Amino acid sequence: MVRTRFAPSPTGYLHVGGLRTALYAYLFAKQNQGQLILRIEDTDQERRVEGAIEKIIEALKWAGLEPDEGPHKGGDYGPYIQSERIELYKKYADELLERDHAYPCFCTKERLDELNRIQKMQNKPPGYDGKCRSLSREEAEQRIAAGESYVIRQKIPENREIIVNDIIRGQVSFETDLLDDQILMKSDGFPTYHLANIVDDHLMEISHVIRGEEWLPSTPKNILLYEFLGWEAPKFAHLPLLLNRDRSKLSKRQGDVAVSDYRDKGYLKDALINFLALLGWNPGTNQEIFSRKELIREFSLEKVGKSGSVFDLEKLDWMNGIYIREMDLDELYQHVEDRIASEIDWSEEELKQIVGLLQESLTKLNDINSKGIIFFKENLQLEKDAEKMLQSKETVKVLKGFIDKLSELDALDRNIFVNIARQVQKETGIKGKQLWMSIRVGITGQTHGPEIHKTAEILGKEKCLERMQEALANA
RNA sequence: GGAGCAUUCGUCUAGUGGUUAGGACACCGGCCUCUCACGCCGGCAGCAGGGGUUCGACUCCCCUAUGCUCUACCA
Repeated sequence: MVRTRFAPSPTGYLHVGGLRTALYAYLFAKQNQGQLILRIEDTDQERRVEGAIEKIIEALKWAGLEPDEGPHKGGDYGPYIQSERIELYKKYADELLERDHAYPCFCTKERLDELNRIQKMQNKPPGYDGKCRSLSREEAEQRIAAGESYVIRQKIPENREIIVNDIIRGQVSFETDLLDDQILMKSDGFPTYHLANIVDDHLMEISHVIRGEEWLPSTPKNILLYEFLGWEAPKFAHLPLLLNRDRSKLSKRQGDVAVSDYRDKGYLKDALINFLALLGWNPGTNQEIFSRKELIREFSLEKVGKSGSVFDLEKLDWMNGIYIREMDLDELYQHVEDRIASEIDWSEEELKQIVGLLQESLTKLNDINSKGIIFFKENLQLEKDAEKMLQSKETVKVLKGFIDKLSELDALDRNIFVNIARQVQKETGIKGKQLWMSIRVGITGQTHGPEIHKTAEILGKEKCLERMQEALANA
């Protein structure tokens, strides 16, 4: 049974890099009829942020990556929040202590800082010097009984080579002599990531650990822990990182990183997912657009690349536009409805027509307002080029003719509109661009926009007349 | 400082000894067209450098360079 997990720490919002990790874990699990588990790694009480868990769950839900088990929906392997599993970690820390694969360490923060400072100064590799490693059990117990503050450290064996068999990277080997005696239990009684992660992955029967590349260097310590506890280690897959434009690790400083930022800006979840899926993975074909189903079917960890990928907004924009254009009108309208800020009261029917007209030009859902300004603003600002056009007497002639004809009619639709234009053409002899542009500018104040006969139809007779008259007044 | 990982067009990538190095975004040009957008067609642009191995290297090996990650009582 394939069981993957997404294990964020609740320090704020869900990061797009985290979403990609969750996506890969999800795709891999679903493809193998397995489960995705959400586990909250909140063993650092100081970094805990109120409401972060809810935000993460909500973001995953929005993206359609619903975990099969997690703090919000339970499961047979709970609890799914590490701070609720403290006794478990304690139990296994004691076991490690018992087997002499861990030891209590009484070194103070001050001593450690000083040690580190000296090591840095001498240009030596920083790390714990093993002072408490050889303490006798008796002495340790005495000091503990005396109430001295201590941590529990992993006793890394000397002179061993640990081989990490990574699905994406192949065999990676590490010398244990270069590994630090990692802290397993902190003095506050909470475990560190190193212990909690191993205990939980084992107890939750995780088969594949899919996580970011930053964890690769700590994997040998993980493997040792599995060995010392007598457990079988899961399979590992370390994903390449997501990068800023300058190729540094994707960060807040250089743009949006929260999933909710992208949602708020009007990116569609399917587009974001599609884009993220392709950032680091590629099935080897030329296909760019993938449905969720196809993603589940085609995804494979073996085809995930090894090098970091720049998060390229331009391509996301393009892809989002594709998804917007592929949507049917009712669905698009639902997505866009709440984002419309109109000064003019349109009926739902009319708004739908407007959205339909604008659909092909949208990149993000939010673009609806800038693209639809001619429908939503009461007083239109004249564009520079438009102003220039209004100076010409041909434009004035066209508008006057058009107004005359239009005011005699009861209503306007696109066919009538075209007919009027043709009549004006006959009477004035003005045609082509000169004719149509004059009308466009008269109605919208802009030299570009959606097809003018459709625009005019939605705007209706009165608005068109009003605007043309106003334009003439400004001419 | 050390360890690990990485390195194909500006960006995302295909490519596993013999290819005119393929696709996509962006960019440029054309078509469509009242304009914009969409769409279609075309173009520009890349194997980090140096040594090997080989009849032949983007592909295999070594070195260098560069970038990134880790090196916390953070995950």
